[in-house]
Amino acid sequence: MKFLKIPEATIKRLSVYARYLSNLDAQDRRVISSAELAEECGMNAAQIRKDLAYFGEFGVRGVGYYVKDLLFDIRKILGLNKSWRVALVGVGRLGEALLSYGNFVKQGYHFVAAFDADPAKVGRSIGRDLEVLPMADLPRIVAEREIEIGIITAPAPAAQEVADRLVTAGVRGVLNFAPVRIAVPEGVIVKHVDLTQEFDNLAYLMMTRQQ
Amino acid sequence: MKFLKIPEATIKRLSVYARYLSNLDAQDRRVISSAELAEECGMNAAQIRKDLAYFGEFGVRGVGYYVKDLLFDIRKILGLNKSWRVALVGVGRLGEALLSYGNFVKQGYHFVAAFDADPAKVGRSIGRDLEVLPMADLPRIVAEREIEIGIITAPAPAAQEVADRLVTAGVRGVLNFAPVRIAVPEGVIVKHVDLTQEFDNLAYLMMTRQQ
DNA sequence: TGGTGTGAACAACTTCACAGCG
DNA sequence: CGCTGTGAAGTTGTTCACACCA
Repeated sequence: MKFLKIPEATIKRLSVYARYLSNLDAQDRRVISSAELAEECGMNAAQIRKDLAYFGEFGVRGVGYYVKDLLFDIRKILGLNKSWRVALVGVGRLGEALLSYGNFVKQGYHFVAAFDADPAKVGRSIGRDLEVLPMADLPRIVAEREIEIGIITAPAPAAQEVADRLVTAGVRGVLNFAPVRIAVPEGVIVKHVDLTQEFDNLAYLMMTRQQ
Repeated sequence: MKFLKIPEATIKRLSVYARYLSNLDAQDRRVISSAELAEECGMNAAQIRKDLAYFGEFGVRGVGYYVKDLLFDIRKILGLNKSWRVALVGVGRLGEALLSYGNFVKQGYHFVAAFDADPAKVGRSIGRDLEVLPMADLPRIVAEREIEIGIITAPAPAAQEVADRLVTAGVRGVLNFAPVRIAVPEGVIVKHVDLTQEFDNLAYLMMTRQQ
């Protein structure tokens, strides 16, 4: 394989392959062909092979891919072979839902702190070992607990300020659930998650492709 | 404008434009140019003009777009000028978070029923006017309340069965938050929302573009 | 033999550049 | 004059088709 820029779409798909491989592994499946994996996750076999080829040669000609090995390799590519330390800001319902979503931990994302600006929420405990902390503690805690990723589930008007505080405290990646674009300095990565966009998409398809 | 297939990416962006226009409208902004809107939502001006051109001529040459009118037109294109009737299945934390997320209602998505298989949850009330109903009531309620969209926030192993029941009951669109691919008959639209995918993407970018 | 890895063809989407109009 | 609408150019991503190898 050569050293190429990887399409973002490829990365998204690797994430999908990883989930299906993980299911297959749980069912003790040893080997799978690109055709079968494609079937499984509703994609094109050539696409899977090409996606993987960006990173190396993982398959065996005439055989397919060893499930365990491929899963390991993909997880390594995606950076899931390490544990990521995450803080969440804004313990509303969405915040709580994310904090207690088991799949994140399985993938190596560990929530090690939760903050809220509302004094009424501060001190509440979440799950086994999290307690809602005041915003004032954010800089110290982010440093102490070596937090790398910040999740913003605060209300939209507060999102930019929260982002600023997270970045100042040393966070290098931000996942923003608030419905506003936030600006961050060079070198920090922001991803925007927009739940209403998914609805809008569905509604549009239902309007047009139907009835 | 001609009658062309609309790129899915265009639809996603319209959704974004709608949000920013709505903010601009709230600030009493009357007119905006494609260049300025592009700046606002971090996109290319030509892209915005082209996206809009798929559906008609909404701008005024030498002037720009009237915010209110454009917002109205985009909402109409996306099917947001009607009210969508939605049922949610699986009242876990994520389910509750979605049920109480105010932005959905603003966009015209109305949760008119919530179901759960767990008898302990049945009967609990959610917000002002929702009560968790047993799965057995699903067919009747979906019909009675003319529900068009189903949200699946049930655990992964139950997702396919929930989808089947929703579709049988008459739902034409499904938004699936469970981390499994679900199959539905021709004519029903499914969208898959995958939260760990967003994390994986962020992690990958942090791994590669940094440090 | 059967399934990978990959160049080459194709398709989709984005950006440019500018004519045309208010 | 300024900004839209849009063909044409450019870029990116997907699929095909087959050489090649376990």
